[in-house]
Amino acid sequence: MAIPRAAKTQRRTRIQEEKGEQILEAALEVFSQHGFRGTTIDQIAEVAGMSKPNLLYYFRTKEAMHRALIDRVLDTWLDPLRAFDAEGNPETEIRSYIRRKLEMARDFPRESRLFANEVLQGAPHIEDELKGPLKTLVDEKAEVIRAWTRAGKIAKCDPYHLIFSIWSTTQHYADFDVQVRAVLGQNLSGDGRFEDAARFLEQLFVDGLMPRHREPATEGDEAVSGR
Amino acid sequence: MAIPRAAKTQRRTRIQEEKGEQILEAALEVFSQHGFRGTTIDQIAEVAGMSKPNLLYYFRTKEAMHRALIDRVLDTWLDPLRAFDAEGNPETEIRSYIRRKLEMARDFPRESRLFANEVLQGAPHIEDELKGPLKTLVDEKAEVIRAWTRAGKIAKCDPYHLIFSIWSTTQHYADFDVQVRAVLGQNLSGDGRFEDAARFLEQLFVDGLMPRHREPATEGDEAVSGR
DNA sequence: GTTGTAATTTACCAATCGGTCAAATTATCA
DNA sequence: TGATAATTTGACCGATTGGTAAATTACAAC
Repeated sequence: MAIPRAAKTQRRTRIQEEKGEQILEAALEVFSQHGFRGTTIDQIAEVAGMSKPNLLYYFRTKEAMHRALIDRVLDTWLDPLRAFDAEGNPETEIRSYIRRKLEMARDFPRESRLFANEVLQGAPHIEDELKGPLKTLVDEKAEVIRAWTRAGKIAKCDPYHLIFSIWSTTQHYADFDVQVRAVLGQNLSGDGRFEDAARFLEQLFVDGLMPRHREPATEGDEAVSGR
Repeated sequence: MAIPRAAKTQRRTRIQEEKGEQILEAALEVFSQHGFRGTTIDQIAEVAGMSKPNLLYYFRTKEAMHRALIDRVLDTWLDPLRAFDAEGNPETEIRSYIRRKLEMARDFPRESRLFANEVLQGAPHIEDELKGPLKTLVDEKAEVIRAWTRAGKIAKCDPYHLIFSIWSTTQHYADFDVQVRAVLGQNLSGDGRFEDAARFLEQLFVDGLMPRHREPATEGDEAVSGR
């Protein structure tokens, strides 16, 4: 990944491997917090514990660091969607997709914010990835969902908006972490918070919010939706 | 709002009113696109069609412009939530809250991105507003929702996560506009797109995605959720 | 060891940043 | 009309920015 400009050999040394890693880790920290334009190489250098020219020995430009980060992260970021299985039970698939996305929001909030920053500011560096691999994957999974509705396995609904809504509800906990903490006092890492959020979202996507009306008898208290 | 530092009188002239307006409009355009740190005063000046020192005649610092923008926008931004009526019919209230938020995402995407940028980067300038007025309002409306669940009018669910999910799903169309356009080819302003999104979200929040099972007979095709 | 390359740092550069200042221009109103 | 205050601008400042040049140090192979 990191190819020092002064390197005369093509082989990558152990140090190149390690330092490249170290830099990207620091870059993720800073880029995800301040966005591309708000990040300075000096900030990354300080977090990485090396000098600015040393960073630029491994990555020629600030943009190269950003690029390398995006490339590395985008793939794993789309993994949960790839795991969406056409053969599986729709309800189970949706539930576990929600959980997987929520786990990523909890465990990799910086990666989520890196993308959020980028997309929010018009995706000047990743437009191709959005229109290419991402769109392709979404189209593919949208077709899976459409097949489910055709088979009557889930309610008739727009598959694209469904995917958008799962993305937005789950990533919200990473991207708007400050707001969540301001309102809730804690984020997804807080005690029991993850389960709270997961249960709510599963219920929302499976049953919606209106009390189920299996029987005409709608007796006062027992309004919990049966699952 | 804009109080020129050289002003000897306290009265605000017509010019001050107009230019202040003009500057904030330009500032919204640029801040919402690049975030606070990514925005330069020169950029705002160019969009506003005046010189940099002239901007600084009306707003002493870049931060003052940002501050004025936030203050002006935050209030109207929370209006839809304020309209949430405890006396109303829960289903109707939720449906119209979703629609109102979706309309704002369509009609005021820059305002949405202004906040998104700010919150995403740790809300360094609006932390007080989040922990103060915003939290207060959310707590109040959460109590309304809780009352509804107690009365069995809606399913038992966490009111805070419900509010988060409405925020995230609707604002997604403004904040991640580039991504939406990359996947869908159009955004909410596109022909019929608003209705598509609105209908999907209403269905999601009211009925969820599983086909309704009023009768034990789950006959193949007719899986559209009732109502 | 010696030698050649990889890795690191110090010092630096041109461009841009937020912001100031004094002077020039324009609006206001007695 | 003239005087006074409000508005606007060009020139400029110190600090910070992304990035470079060159010299120095660490290291691996012989």
